[in-house]
Amino acid sequence: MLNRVVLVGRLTKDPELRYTPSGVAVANFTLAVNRPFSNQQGDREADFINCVVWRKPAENVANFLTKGSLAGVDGRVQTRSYDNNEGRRVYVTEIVAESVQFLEPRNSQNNQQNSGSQSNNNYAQGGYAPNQNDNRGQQQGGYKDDPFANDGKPIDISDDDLPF
Amino acid sequence: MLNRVVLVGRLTKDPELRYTPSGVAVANFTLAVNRPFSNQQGDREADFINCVVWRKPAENVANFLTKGSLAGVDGRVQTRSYDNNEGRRVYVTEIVAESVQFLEPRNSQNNQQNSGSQSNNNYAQGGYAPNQNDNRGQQQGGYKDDPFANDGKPIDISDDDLPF
Amino acid sequence: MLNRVVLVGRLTKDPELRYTPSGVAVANFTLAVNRPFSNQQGDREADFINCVVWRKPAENVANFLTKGSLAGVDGRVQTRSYDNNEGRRVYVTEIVAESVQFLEPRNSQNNQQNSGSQSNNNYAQGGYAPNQNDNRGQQQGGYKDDPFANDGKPIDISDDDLPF
Amino acid sequence: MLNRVVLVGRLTKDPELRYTPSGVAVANFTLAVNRPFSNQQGDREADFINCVVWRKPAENVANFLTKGSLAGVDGRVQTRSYDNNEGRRVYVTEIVAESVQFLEPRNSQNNQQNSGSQSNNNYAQGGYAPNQNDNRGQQQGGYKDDPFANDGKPIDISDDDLPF
DNA sequence: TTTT
DNA sequence: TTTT
Repeated sequence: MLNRVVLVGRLTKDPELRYTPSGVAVANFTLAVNRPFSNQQGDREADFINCVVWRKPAENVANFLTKGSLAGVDGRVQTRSYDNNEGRRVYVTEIVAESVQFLEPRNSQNNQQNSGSQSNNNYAQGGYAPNQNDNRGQQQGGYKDDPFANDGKPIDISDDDLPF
Repeated sequence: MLNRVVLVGRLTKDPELRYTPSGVAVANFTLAVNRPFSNQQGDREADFINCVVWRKPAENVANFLTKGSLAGVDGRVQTRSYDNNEGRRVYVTEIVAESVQFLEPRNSQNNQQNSGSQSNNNYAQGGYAPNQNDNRGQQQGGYKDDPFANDGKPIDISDDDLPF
Repeated sequence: MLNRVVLVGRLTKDPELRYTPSGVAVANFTLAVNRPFSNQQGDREADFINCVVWRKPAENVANFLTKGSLAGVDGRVQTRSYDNNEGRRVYVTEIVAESVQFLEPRNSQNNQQNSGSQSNNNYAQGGYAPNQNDNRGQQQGGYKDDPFANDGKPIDISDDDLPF
Repeated sequence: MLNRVVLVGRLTKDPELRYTPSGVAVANFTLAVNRPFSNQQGDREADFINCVVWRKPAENVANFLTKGSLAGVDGRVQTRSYDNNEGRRVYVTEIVAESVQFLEPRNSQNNQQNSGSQSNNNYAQGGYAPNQNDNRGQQQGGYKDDPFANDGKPIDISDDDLPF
């Protein structure tokens, strides 16, 4: 059924790249998306939207985006649940990005290191490339909780979370 | 910043209509949106996506949609947080529907009662009508938790949650 | 770059299915999408939006949709140009549907013939299935004009129009 | 009915700002949106998508965007037709932008002149502001053709084209 | 806690 | 050239 999300915002932190036991890359990041209207106190707020991206685009995200980078996401809303360490069921809504667009010019602020530049275009595209062969990274661990609460520690992401 | 969501799915329950202390209508509902792919067990799963709608469209949703109704939503992803009754901060991601389209023909299943039909069109549109005058309903109470965990009991929705 | 369109509307005519010389299916159809607002005469207008869909979903569209069917489209805006028979360049903007959702219950009006019903679901989904083997149909001809102006006559659609 | 488009691309030319006889601002511009895939010759193509924006955002677009600016558009697909000067009916599909996001940092290339900077944010948002009072500009003329073929010459845009 |  |  129709399920489509498009976002443009800035990463609140560096993305986190992991690999499932079978070697599939996953990156998590949060986009801060400013609201187009002010609240009753006259302030502009933002939404902090958790995103996940799989496979090759996950590695591109990890390589090209850092805290503060401007990025566009085209994807789907997904929901899942897990039992936290108090045995309580937790419900999660997040955006599965099918493609990620890098909107930060390559030569800007903290992106200096990427200025190698193979293209005549300062922006890069993290599209979805279906056929790849990508099982170098490996990672496991006793993880049984929300990835978003688990920065950097070893985890065990099930391949069941794969969105295709 | 760009933040756009479009969904088509079925209501998992009847929508819940409430009013803020100042009389603004809010309806909550969950859409079950079937995924276009099967999981590793070969089953088709669904995402259960929480939606909120304000003002006149909220009342239309409450009047025209029931459990199982097919509906389309055009809106934005929003995030908020609140402290639950154990003093723990809970983060919520939900879709604020700017317009809701009723995709269930009026004369179908349990919608029989609506077949009065003022229009020559069996489908109705719950668009956003900016200028209205809508402060009949009133509701208050000691609510300090997630609306989605609080079906039917008296609540106190802050006008701060208004998305405009 | 981000380019996303989501539509729900009704087919203005039966879809037209054709095949490229190399046997790839293409279907064209126009969606009438009612506007959510009235014009200055107080009338509700519609937009008549040309859509193209390729491969397996093209055949599904041809099999399941007819004039008047309610359908959802998730796709991209594409532009192309061609020289018409007066040697004038014509610019075309159309929606390339990546997936088409059938929103008409199978047992409705003129869809009776489809009520064989393999699934317990009255709605079908015309998703994009990347790996297929589809080169029965064949078609050729002296076509050098807009497909939309060429209903049913033999044509020669170039594989160059393939959106991937 | 659902009709939603989101685009990110670059202006192919400076936007054209005009006013209807009753003083409503309209801006036209074309976005070049790069395709995420290559054609059979291995080249990356772009779609050139005509956009229209009304009222205050039209003036913002005219003030802040120039040829080459990166911009995001959230809007709807609209179709219309007119009779050209050979008495032939021409069909037009274009995007009516409800909001335009400026993705070009204010201090970049040819945007130097805008670096006055009232905000602590280098990006500006051309959202839709419903209540305004905007009838300084005035313009009329014997226009009876496609606005996109009529750069800079006096025109007469009918208020009938207003999308609300 | 989930819809057809 | 338009659908319910």
